[in-house]
Amino acid sequence: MDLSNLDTVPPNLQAAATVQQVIAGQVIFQQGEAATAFFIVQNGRVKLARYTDEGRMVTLQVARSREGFGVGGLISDTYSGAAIAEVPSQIIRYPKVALLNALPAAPDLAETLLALLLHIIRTLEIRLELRDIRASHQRVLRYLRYHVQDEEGRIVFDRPLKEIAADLGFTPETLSRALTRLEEAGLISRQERQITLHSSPAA
Amino acid sequence: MDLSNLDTVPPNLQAAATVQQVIAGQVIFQQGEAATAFFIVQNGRVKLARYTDEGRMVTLQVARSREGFGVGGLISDTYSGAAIAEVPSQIIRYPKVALLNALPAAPDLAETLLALLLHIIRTLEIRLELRDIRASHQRVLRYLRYHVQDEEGRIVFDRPLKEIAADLGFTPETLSRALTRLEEAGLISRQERQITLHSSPAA
DNA sequence: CGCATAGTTGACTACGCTCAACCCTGGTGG
DNA sequence: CCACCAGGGTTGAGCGTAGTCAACTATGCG
Repeated sequence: MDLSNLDTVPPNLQAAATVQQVIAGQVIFQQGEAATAFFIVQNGRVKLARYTDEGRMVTLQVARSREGFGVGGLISDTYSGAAIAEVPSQIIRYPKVALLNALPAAPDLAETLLALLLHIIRTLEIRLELRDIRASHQRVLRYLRYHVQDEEGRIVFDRPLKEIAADLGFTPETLSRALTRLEEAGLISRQERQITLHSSPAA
Repeated sequence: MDLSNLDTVPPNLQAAATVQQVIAGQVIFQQGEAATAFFIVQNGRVKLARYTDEGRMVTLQVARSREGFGVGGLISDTYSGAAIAEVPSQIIRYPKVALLNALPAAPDLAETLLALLLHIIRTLEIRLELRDIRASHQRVLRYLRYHVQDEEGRIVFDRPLKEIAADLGFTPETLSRALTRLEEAGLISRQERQITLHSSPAA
């Protein structure tokens, strides 16, 4: 999933883009705020969240290196959610108008943007798919399968289990139990925040 | 949410596009099939579904008039899900290469496509948000709020409750009970497949 | 007329949530 | 250097709600 060819942007857009350094917890934009730009994470981690009318918070997206966010603002004129840096991050800010103007002139750019959006869609689809699995340990197992980071089946969690649980639609307790259960069943091993997924052909 | 300005497409793409009439239940493309085109529903209803490794089926999207589907194929070279017409439908087929080639030349087209994608993203986000509401009647209530079709708060279901239940992550039984419960509470009225949502300021 | 399917209702079960206590780690300050 | 504290994570007990299985009705179609 390489979305990294955004340096092939036309010079006028390149000029308009700015790099921003944000600290952990910093709010990049608020829900409802006037949308003026689209962003790409260069490194770090940014959470996109939406506050519902009842005050609950839903994490819609977690953007990491080379992923885009604030994309809703490109069409709508206000952001539909808030963007908050979870760790110190470097982000590139592309002003909305400059980007839209540059689009026609830059075919590569259009395709890159397309790829960014499809990546977001794909991620949402996967999360939705996960929610259809009722049994906690199976949902977790599938989540882990989607997040394997190397050929050995390793996954390292870079955010608190609390949040991962929420992403999965579970309470921390349930996630915890599911993990111990999977470990007891010999399907995974845990060491600190690293998990190794054992073979077990996707059945 | 008007995505209807796709008639402003450049002539060469217009020429490549074809209109297709499909019958209820017809498979437009299969999951895993080579992706050759992107589609827009002119009228009717098309379901996008994905079959997981375990054989379950997840509805990812339901495209209605003026909505697009098969968008994953624009980047990936195979479709990530199947497209099945739920009712007799008319769809416009834009060959992938023609569309991608036309993009640079047609700024309006790029923006329309952008809007189509963002609409899909928004819809997925809403469904995800719904899943975070545990209590069945509340989830249903919120679903209804999102689907009000006129100022009177009316909603008419054009597909079986069975499917709507699945979309919501419920069994038909649970949805049925939730609806009767909402009706008893005076929050909605039902007459056949039409539901009216009573005032009750979004609390 | 009969069959298949959608929808509803009931009784029981099961699984995830809630509340609570506890451990452990890292950070802070005396 | 240790005492304290806060927060994340784990474990336990009990509860509640959606799932499951089943029976029944209504509707549409052959």
